Amino acid sequence: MKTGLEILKERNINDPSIAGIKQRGKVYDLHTQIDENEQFEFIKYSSPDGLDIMRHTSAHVLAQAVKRLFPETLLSVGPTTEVGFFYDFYRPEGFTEEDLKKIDQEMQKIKKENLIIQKFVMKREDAIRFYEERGEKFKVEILKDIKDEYVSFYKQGEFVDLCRGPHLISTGNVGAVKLIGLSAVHFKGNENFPMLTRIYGVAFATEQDLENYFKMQEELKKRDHRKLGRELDLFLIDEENIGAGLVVWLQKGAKVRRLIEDLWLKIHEQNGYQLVYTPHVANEKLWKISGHLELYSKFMFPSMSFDTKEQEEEKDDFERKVGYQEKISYRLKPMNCPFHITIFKSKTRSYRDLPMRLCEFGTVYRYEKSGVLHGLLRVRGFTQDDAHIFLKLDQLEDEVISVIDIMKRFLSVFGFKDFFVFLSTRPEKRVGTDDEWDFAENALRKALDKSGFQYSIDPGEGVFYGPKIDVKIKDVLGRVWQCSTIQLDFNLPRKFSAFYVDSDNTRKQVYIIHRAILGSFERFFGILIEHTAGNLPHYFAPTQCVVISVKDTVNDYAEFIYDLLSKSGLRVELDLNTGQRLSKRIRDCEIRKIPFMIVLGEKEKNEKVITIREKGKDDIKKLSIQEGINYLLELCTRVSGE
RNA sequence: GCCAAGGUAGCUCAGGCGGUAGAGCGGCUGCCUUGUAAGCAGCAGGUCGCGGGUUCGAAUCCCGCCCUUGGCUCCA
Repeated sequence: MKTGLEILKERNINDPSIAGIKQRGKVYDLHTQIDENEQFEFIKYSSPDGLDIMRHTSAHVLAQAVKRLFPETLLSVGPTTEVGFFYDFYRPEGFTEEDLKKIDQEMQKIKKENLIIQKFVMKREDAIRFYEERGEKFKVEILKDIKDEYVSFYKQGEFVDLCRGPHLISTGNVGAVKLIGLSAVHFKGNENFPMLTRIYGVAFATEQDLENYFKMQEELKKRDHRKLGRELDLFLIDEENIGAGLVVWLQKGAKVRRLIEDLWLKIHEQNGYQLVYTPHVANEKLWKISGHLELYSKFMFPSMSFDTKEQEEEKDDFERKVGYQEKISYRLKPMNCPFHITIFKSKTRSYRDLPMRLCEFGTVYRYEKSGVLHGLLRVRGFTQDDAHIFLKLDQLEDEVISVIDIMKRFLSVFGFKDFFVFLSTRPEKRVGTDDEWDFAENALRKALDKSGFQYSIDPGEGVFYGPKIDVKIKDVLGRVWQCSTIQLDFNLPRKFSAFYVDSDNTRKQVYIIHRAILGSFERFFGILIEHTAGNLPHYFAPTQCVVISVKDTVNDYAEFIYDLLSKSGLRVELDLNTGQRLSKRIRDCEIRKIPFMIVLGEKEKNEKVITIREKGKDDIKKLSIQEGINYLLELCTRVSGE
């Protein structure tokens, strides 16, 4: 058994780019002994594993800097993240941004000091004593959770930390590091433990990589749907007077939504779905039956009641005459299912009616904590592209295949082609019989196999009322978003006693699939805006082209062309604002992300042609009027993937 | 909810250790009749998030509240 350092010395290798060793798929640092007779490879500093080692050491450098500047601070833990690392500290007064700057500087200093890092082990009981003497109560807590007899420590200069590793051999090998933020966390994530301050940093192999990271952050900012939503007049959120998390769709945004809804409805009607509308509020009785009041009330807006005692005295004569017999409470709906079940139950249903597919643009309200609200992506009022399918269990597989097919077809229209599919199976606490779960899980699995999707199984991650399939989409920046979900429900049909009459003339319990393709229009719109950076597919652009008249003398021709385009079905605007330079008006269209600009002047008027400038492109097409219209129609009315 | 940073004109932001509130963009008006990403000039636009306190005087200092942004999954 030898350490990596010893092996390197033995072989006379002096390569500063080596960060560790990989053997049997496990990563070891150069301080740790391995069996040198078994196959192993050196890990380069720039590889993902090497980076992880470096980030781990960065966390120690952070802790060392904090200890130097604020010696009274107690240490907790400091793992790595996807782009860097963090360390949790106990310091009741917390840290400020100013402190962060100082800590950052101290970290750079520690890097320069090029401190040798050493590893040593200690008996667990000794380690506990070691930390008890120093008052490091969190370290003591951590040690108490460890079962091993011996624990390892890493030492760099005056700084010593209990740590599993792996670590670099010197602080000088730490790469490009920068602290990026603070956050409050509870020790062990448990609210009963005291509050710690988590300091975040990013760390990369080179300054260039670090720069690229910040450039990427800039790119994200540019695509931020909240910024684009304002600039392109798509939506607004007025936290003060309307309410946080409540979305107002402006004219342009509403146009896009209508286009999405229309296409959605067309596809769904082609596949046997029937549209319904249901109220935004319902008597609390409904939510009592469904069980939402019991299990979901922390997300529900508080109840609206009439006929409370105070109001009794305030009633005027008319109100007394009309009379409130009893206290009636209403709730804003957090889900649409109880309404759809009520529709199902409103008549006796035959097996011949199944599967019965009810769909709705169902606007629901959920009281999310203020801290989690985020633009369109996390809101308190949103419209689901919801549907409930009432069926017999033996129809499940075919139905799921159909839903997957609709999903694939519809999402590809927006350019989403990469899907990540997850099948979640029975959890510990659940309703429904084992036979039902067996059958349902199997049917979902078979449906997925037939759909040709690669999928992974999340054992035990199903909802208590049934197994589910979740689908995530990947956007152009590689970010993954959960949108579609298909959930089987064993619970609600029981709660509502929802039956159908089977061919043998007996009543049988119906089964329900909850499903959404987009999830919610708000959230999906936000994802779409960021995915396209505001350049929506031409089909969905609120304004597809602007006809620009170069000067007053050709306004008649511009109006003539505008009429033609408009009547041919394009969404077109007319710009006769000849008070402005042409280049300014082109620029305005570019900023508004208008797909096509039709620039008309004397030349076009005389030659009876139109010139088309495509957004973001310099080439200008000169076409006859009819050719031009055909060209625009071809690009603006076709739906990709349809 | 918790930690940090914020909230000043429609938007982006400056100012501020207490003494009449600023710029750019946008808007309006006028001039220029304009050829493919910002022509020129003038004007309008603000309870400085809300409430309270200190003060002769608060956008500025203090307290409380509301809202926003970034975090709060990563576990020696």
